[in-house]
Amino acid sequence: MQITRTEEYALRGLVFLARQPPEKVTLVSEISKEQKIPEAFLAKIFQRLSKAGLLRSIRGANGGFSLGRPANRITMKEVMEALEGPIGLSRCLVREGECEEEAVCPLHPIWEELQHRFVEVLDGTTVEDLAKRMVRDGRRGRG
Amino acid sequence: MQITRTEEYALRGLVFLARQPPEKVTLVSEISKEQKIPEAFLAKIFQRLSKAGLLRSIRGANGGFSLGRPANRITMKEVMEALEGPIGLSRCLVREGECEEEAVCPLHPIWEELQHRFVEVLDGTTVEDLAKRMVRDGRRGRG
DNA sequence: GATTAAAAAGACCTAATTTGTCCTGTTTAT
DNA sequence: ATAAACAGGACAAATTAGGTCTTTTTAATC
Ligand code: SF4
Ligand code: SF4
Repeated sequence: MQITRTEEYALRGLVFLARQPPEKVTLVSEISKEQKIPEAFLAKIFQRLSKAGLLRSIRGANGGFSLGRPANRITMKEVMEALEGPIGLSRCLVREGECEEEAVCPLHPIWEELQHRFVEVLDGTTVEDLAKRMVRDGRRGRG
Repeated sequence: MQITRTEEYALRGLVFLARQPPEKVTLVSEISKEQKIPEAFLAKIFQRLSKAGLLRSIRGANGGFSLGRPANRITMKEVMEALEGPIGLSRCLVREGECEEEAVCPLHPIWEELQHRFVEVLDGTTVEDLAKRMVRDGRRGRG
């Protein structure tokens, strides 16, 4: 019942990119250093994000990563789903019919309600929102 | 990022008890059979719940469990915290100062917001609410 | 064309957590 | 005494999270 490192690292990496000049190509190694994230691990996370189109990778010399689309069109929900698959607060919410007792279970509607509230926030918050929040608060941090 | 079996089993067990005549003493074995929950596992869970006062256990022959207090005064939040400790959507929300970058992190306020919404529901939903929901919907299920 | 920097892909490993099982002890009604 | 029932500790299996390493592919540049 906790946000994973994978998710946190991914979001921090994306926010970092959102704060760079647009279209600038940035090295994984740079992000990992600034954000104190294990480089190989971040690289693997970025692979998944670029398969999902959230990042664009540029291979070869002078390569690196940039955002796959404007930061205001990447939601937290997309990021999480790209990494962990469809959000499901309980197994019965991942796919219909996963649990036979679903129609009879008093918990099911509660999980639905909770998940709905959850997704509402994730879907309404973009990487740009996160980046701006740092700026607005006068925060610089390491990215 | 998912409700655990432990939590689900606990809640289903409590709802089962809430639907019994008040003060009736019920065997773990009965609940486990009706609810299809591994008996030894449920017994363990019930131990923790009774240490937290959410259940009352009666030992010896003719023993068993009943609710530790009226079902309308047991919230989902209490159940979860009895089992998994303080709710913390991310490590920085479990205890202040867990992460050094907290003051600088754009994710932190989002997790706070999410967790707030989350806890709002958990805190506002009692075991009685869950049990009633089954009744209202004409659901019998196995509990 | 050879060299080299850089990312992709994915195999692999380790540690932690979750989900159980089992066995022994303790309490208590009969 | 004895059988029923919870208490608790130890342990085992399965799953997931977190992280490393190696090999392959690509692209720029000399
Ligand atoms: S028992 Fe209820 S909460 Fe658990 S998986 Fe089935 S429907 Fe979902
Ligand atoms: S980096 Fe941000 S989200 Fe992660 S633990 Fe620290 S404060 Fe919380």
